[in-house]
Amino acid sequence: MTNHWLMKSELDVYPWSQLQIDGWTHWDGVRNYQARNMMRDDMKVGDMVMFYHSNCKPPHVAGIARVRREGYPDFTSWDAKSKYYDEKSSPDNPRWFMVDIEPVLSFDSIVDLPSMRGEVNLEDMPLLRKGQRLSVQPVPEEHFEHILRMAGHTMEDVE
DNA sequence: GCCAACGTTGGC
DNA sequence: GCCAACGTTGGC
Repeated sequence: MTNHWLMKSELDVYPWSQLQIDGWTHWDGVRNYQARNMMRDDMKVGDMVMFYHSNCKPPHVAGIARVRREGYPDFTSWDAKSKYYDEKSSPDNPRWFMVDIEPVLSFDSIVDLPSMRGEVNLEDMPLLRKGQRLSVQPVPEEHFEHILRMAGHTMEDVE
């Protein structure tokens, strides 16, 4: 059973184009317990991920990625030189977790936030709720598919 | 740049 | 355990 997710990245921190260049990346630096729990417990190899650019105009989904490695400790959390360092995390007792993702499909046309807000079918999508800030969130399959279609694609393009 | 929403921290 | 203060996120 494949699940669907949305992950946010700031455009000027780690953009979709960089993921394409890198081929895959570890999703390090998440320091929120809800998001951590999802990466540690719920995200499985093969799960689909909408790659969302935040902090840009307009914010948008740029493409689809896939989980290639399930939750494992975020090693930047015990690297004193990392900006994500957390003195309470250690290899023996890791506090933060991450997954690895790889790009699957680059959208022909991005799907921006105003467009998503205009869709009745996406009305109850968590992303669109005021004040929600989770950088990792689940996406119901029907929302996932709807956004794919908005981008001019179908589920077949990611299978 | 503003500010609302939310999470975290720490005093009590 | 409460809650005020503070920091961060992220759309606008």
